[in-house]
Amino acid sequence: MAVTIKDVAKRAQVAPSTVSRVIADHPKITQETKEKVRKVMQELGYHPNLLARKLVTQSSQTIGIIRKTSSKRSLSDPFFPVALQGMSDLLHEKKYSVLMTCGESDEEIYHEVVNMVQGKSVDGMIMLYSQDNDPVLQLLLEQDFPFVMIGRPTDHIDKVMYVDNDNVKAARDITDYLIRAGHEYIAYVGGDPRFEVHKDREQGYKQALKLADIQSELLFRKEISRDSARETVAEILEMNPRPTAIVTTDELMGMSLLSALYERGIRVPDEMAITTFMDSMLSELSSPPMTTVDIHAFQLGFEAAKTLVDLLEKPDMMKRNILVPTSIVVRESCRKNKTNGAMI
Amino acid sequence: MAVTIKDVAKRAQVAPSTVSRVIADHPKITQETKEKVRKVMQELGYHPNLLARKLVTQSSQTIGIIRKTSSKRSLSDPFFPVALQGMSDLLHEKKYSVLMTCGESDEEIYHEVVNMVQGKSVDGMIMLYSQDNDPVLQLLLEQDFPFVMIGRPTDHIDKVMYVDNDNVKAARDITDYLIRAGHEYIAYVGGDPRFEVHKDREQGYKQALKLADIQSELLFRKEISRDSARETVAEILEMNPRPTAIVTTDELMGMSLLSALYERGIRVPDEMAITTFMDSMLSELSSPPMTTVDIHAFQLGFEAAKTLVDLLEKPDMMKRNILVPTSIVVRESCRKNKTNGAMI
DNA sequence: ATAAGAAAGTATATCGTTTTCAAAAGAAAA
DNA sequence: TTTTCTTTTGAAAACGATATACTTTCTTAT
Repeated sequence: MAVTIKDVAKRAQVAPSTVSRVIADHPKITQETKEKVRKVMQELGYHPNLLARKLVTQSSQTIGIIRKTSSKRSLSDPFFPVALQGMSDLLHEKKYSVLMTCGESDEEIYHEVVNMVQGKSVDGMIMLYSQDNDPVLQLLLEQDFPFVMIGRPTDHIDKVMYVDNDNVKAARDITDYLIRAGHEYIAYVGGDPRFEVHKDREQGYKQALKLADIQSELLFRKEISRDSARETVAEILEMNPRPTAIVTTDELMGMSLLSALYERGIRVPDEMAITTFMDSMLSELSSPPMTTVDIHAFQLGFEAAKTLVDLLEKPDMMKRNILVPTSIVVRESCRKNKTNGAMI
Repeated sequence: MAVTIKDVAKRAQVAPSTVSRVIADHPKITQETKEKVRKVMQELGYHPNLLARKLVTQSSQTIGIIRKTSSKRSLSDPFFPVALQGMSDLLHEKKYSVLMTCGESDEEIYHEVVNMVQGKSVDGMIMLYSQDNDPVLQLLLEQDFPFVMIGRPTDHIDKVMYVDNDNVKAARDITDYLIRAGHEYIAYVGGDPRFEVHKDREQGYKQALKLADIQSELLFRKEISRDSARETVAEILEMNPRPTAIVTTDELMGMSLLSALYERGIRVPDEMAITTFMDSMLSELSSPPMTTVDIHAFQLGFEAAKTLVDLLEKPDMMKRNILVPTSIVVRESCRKNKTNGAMI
């Protein structure tokens, strides 16, 4: 059996409570006794049992991360590791630990969250997605449990703190960028609009078109996969008039489309421009390198963690939401403006 | 304050111990009382406090994951998320939770591990790297703490269970593949040989050359970065005779080299063949798509977790190490054999 | 010299479970 | 009816810390 606070106390000839105070570096303990106790702790190789501490202090110094992992996708999703790194960085600095959900199905995830929340295993949670009508969100709200969402919530928007990009603006900007580069027929390929992020980006795309007085909304909502990319490319190429640019809102989707275009012998950017979201290594190293919207995933994670920690430290803090600005990273998957030769 | 087992007991007019037994579905409790108690648990919305349970049972049903995260690199490291998914899948199935280190420096990581281990926060650990003279490894061995390593340990190899590829063979195979494709001057660009994995791959490369009676070992050991890739490419191109192929052991490094080659106008695979390790989306989508060694990262993670769980369930199990086979994924970054025109 | 007040340390209750051992209740045997 | 043996439940002691409230000791002021 491991050495406990009592063993230390006995050996140092003080009470357990004194040892506890020494650990906490309580001011009411003499330097002298502190040193005596510390010496004994050293000798015995004592280390406090965190479980016991957590139980009595009713706080775990741990935060839970809820993520959706459709195994298929998450294996190559560039967003998660970067956001995780952002959260980790802050949480580590603030001395929090990180506990993660592993479940795949909605029910499994829900169960894990119940366990973490009700089982008192975590002090707060970060949700890495925002979804329509989500029982997990429901639960957290019901329990009045501290959490921060990455992404804008669909429901109860006035009750949840979130960190997000301005996805409407981001999509508007990148679409506008294409329009100003001379494109008129611009296809939009986005994901499942049950996720708020996709809804927003779709809207941004539409706004940009409207502002430029372009009528033709060319919307595609697709699963991410090699095959669906081929189909989509086929559909796009058959349109009349044929689009000259594609806006995608998902990096993997963008990459798949790019290779589907390549397979069809379509030159990018000459015959077809294409842009995507996220800006990971993937975009940087593709050929041609992709012009993307950098959503600053690291910062999203970092700010979410920061907000959560703030909330835990002052539970009555004013609700605040954070918008992380996006920026367009210009690479070579879009042509320069043909009409005036200027680089945009 | 949350509802506890005592509240349930009182309301159901039984003793707390009975409630505890109902939770555990103990056979010695009548169906009748079970139902009565369960009903009350429902009514009160009771959920057991896992911290308390962990404290008394001395087991956390949680495993810790130790990873090295030089922020720079880990942001785009394709290995980690895939291996994590593999571990998650198994751990979730076995009802374990996942706690992760967040630290960057060796000292921070060491500290976190001490906390997890001595603080009794985890039942076992998985180390995601193997490094020379590692204090973390030292600690785990000293404490006789259950853990599994992904990668072959440098020291104490007879005392640690590990899951790994046969990296010597893998590197030998891919080098051999290039040799059989007609290459003779093959450069090797690998990582820091303080990490066992790089040592092994270096050795595999050398073995292949020796077996083919090729004298010229062209070794480069480089940090992974855009700039060092440019330098390395410059050095390689200046050699006389100039190598016609490059073996890299790191996907990011491989990608960087590929774009450095592109910048220099060197055509791949015609003027220079290149291969890499890991096989993520990056290799699939690069252009040309990369011929790589698939190390089956998912399986590495999965097997590591499986081994650890087995160990926890039967602490006296026979030590076993697992080698996950690698396979070569042929794509387009290597030329077909010129000498006989056959595809290899 | 005595009272009051501060300083340093201790005793004890508590956190919410599980588990061991004993007790009660019911059934079977004498 | 009494005794014995099961079967089911309960009381109390852990688990290893923290925190509250109290005691003792030492200053300082009166």
